[in-house]
Amino acid sequence: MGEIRNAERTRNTILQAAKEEFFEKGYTGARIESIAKRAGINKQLIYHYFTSKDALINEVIDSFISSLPSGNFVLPDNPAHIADFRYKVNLEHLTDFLKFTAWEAIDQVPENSNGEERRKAILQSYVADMQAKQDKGLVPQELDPALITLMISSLTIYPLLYSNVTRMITGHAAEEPEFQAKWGQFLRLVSERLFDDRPKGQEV
Amino acid sequence: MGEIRNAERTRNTILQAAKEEFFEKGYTGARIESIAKRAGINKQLIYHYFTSKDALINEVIDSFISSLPSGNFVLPDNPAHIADFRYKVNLEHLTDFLKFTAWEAIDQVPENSNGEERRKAILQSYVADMQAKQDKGLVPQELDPALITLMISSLTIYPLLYSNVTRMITGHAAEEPEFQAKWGQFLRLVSERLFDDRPKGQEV
DNA sequence: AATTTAACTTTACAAGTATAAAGTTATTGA
DNA sequence: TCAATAACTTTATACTTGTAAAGTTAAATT
Repeated sequence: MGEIRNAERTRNTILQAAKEEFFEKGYTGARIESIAKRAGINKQLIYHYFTSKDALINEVIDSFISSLPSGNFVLPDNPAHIADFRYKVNLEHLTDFLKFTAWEAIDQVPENSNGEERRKAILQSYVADMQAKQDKGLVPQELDPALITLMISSLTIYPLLYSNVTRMITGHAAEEPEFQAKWGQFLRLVSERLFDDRPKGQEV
Repeated sequence: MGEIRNAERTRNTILQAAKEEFFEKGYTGARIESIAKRAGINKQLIYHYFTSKDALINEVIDSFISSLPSGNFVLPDNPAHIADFRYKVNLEHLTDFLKFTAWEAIDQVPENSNGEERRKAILQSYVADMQAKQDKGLVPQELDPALITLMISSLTIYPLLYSNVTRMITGHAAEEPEFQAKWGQFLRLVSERLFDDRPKGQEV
């Protein structure tokens, strides 16, 4: 890096590199050496600023969580637009983080209760939002707001994360804009059908 | 293990132990030593039967794929029952394998074109099935059969795999029978709403 | 300018890790 | 029964990995 020493800058460089490495390879797969290379610094410097791999990932998660713009989590008024909205947020702001949550689900990632709490709060706010919309009559009574929220999470995360499955089914990888447009539209369609609660007409 | 030498038995024991290890820890995370311990045999014996870690996982996948009972993949006639059906198959027969696919999505798993082909064939048969149902008028025209299939995959896999997310949203882990019953019911409800194509009545 | 402190590097190591090579014991076929 | 082969074990190795300890250079303070 630069010749001039600067503790703060170096620390941040390491943190950034570590974020990339951890989000890409998970905790176990991440390599201190590799983080050092990304950051363009010496491996041992990481131990100077952060005491261990464990402590490092915790700082990474903390810093990532608090860097999230809270605006991402204000949902549209129309419940039929929520899925599409969340899908786009995932695409534009959370792809890396979602990949990390994939690691978390299967790898032994040291738990960060801070991050866990924050994520839970966000998800719970989605449930509360859906509940409110249901109370306003915008969402059918028979559908549990929590389950709707879980459904939306599934639909806006799975295809994105399991791009190979998406390709096997649709012929397009999740990264292709063509797929993304179609999926966004599909989410809107499905949501409209799901939340539309007008009484049915007669059978034909 | 037993005192009597038996190549076939030993080979199978290793294969079984390897399957458990790989499905649990992914390719990178799996340890030859650990597989040997599970199998109750010597580490080097694995190299006697399989030449490398890479070759071993390939045999594991091949053998798993060809062990799948094809009956699991015959879908119910009523399209509104497919999601629930697939969810139950996932729960009862595929949890371990799905966990492995989670590894595959993020870890560097050596590709097994055999398995990939087989999985693609199954998923494509789901798409074709949905298409056929659409042609019969059982599924709305405006919904792309491939995207419906991807939706069903998402809904029947994600909550199961991301049990912590499921808990954060619903208060119940995906393993709890209470959640499983609710989710199955929810899938049926949602499917019915989605596929019901009777014309709408008047707004109230 | 001299001394202390903080930033950064080099060297070192102990614990894994996949795998090779050689050794040993049981089974089998002539 | 005895030689050949296959099943299995021991020993060894080259490489990674997280981390400790000590060394060096720049910045801050007095």
